[in-house]
Amino acid sequence: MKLSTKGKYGVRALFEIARQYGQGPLSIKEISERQKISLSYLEQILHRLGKAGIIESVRGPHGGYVLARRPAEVTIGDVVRALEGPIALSHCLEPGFGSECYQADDCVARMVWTKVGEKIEEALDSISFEHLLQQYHGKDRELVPGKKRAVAGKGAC
Amino acid sequence: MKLSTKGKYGVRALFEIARQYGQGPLSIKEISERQKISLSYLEQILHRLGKAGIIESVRGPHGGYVLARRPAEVTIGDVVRALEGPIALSHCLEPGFGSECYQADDCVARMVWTKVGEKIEEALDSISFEHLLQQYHGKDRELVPGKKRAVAGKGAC
DNA sequence: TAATACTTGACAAAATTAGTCAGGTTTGTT
DNA sequence: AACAAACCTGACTAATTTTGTCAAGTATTA
Repeated sequence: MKLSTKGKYGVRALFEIARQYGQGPLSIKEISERQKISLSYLEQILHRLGKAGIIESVRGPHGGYVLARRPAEVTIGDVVRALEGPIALSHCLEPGFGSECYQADDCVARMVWTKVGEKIEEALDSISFEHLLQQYHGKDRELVPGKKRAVAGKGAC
Repeated sequence: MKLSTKGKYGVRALFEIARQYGQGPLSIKEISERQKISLSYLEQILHRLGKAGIIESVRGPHGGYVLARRPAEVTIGDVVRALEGPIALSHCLEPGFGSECYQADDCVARMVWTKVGEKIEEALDSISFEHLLQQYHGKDRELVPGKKRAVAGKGAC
């Protein structure tokens, strides 16, 4: 049960865009630098978020990306679904999969994965970027000497 | 957001063992046939479930596997954790991962994945095999002519 | 006219998954 | 004691997915 980097990067990228909300677009380059995500890879990710209607692009100089809705109306679930596809724990729950399961009507497992999937969606959708911003601003932002804010390390969330 | 076949097969295999609860052990071969899972692969899966203390093995002729606890005390979460490892949506939440995240204290994403992970665990742990058995027995077991119970198909849950 | 975004597609290294195979070892029955 | 049924262990591999990189061009607007 892991998230792909696409999902994780997506949330981080969108967090930067959300921070900028109401202050004009944020360029890919800027996001790439702030979140240390490769520019080419980020392009793929933002493109998908655009197609999903979560962000909008502004072309030309000083262009970039803007949230398509208010931060309170964009959830982690939106991002995960856009980047990782529908949350179908089991193959048989994916759209387009008919009644090909050989367990036919008896499928108890199907019930399980459906129920768990619903709970996951619920959890993902209960967190909006508004929440993230609040969480972020609630923290101590002072830079105490010796307290590093961005330290090189092996990875990121 | 997918489950591996290990997790899915594990639930199906354990369901068979749970059905047999109180009636002696169920052999691998039997499970393999009932659930159409390769015997060798099933061996790996059952071994892991054994190490996790979910099932116990009975050796010798007429041996097999038995639930180590009552069906009500074995949850889907137990199985998934045993077969897919701890539910750590992000790398940085895995046991053994120190404070290597370069986002250091500022990591808002960490908060998100932690919270979502907790909800997923909650969902997985809320379903026991007792529930599955009830669900199974609650259904209509009569074999109406023309209503197949196990039909060959492209896959299973 | 330059900065920025959008589109498309090919490519590839690395990791994970899904499973196979080949031998063990242990136990209970006969 | 022998044998078969059942579990145990670990190596191996093929396929798939993930995680990116790279290139080359088009469109838009300050």
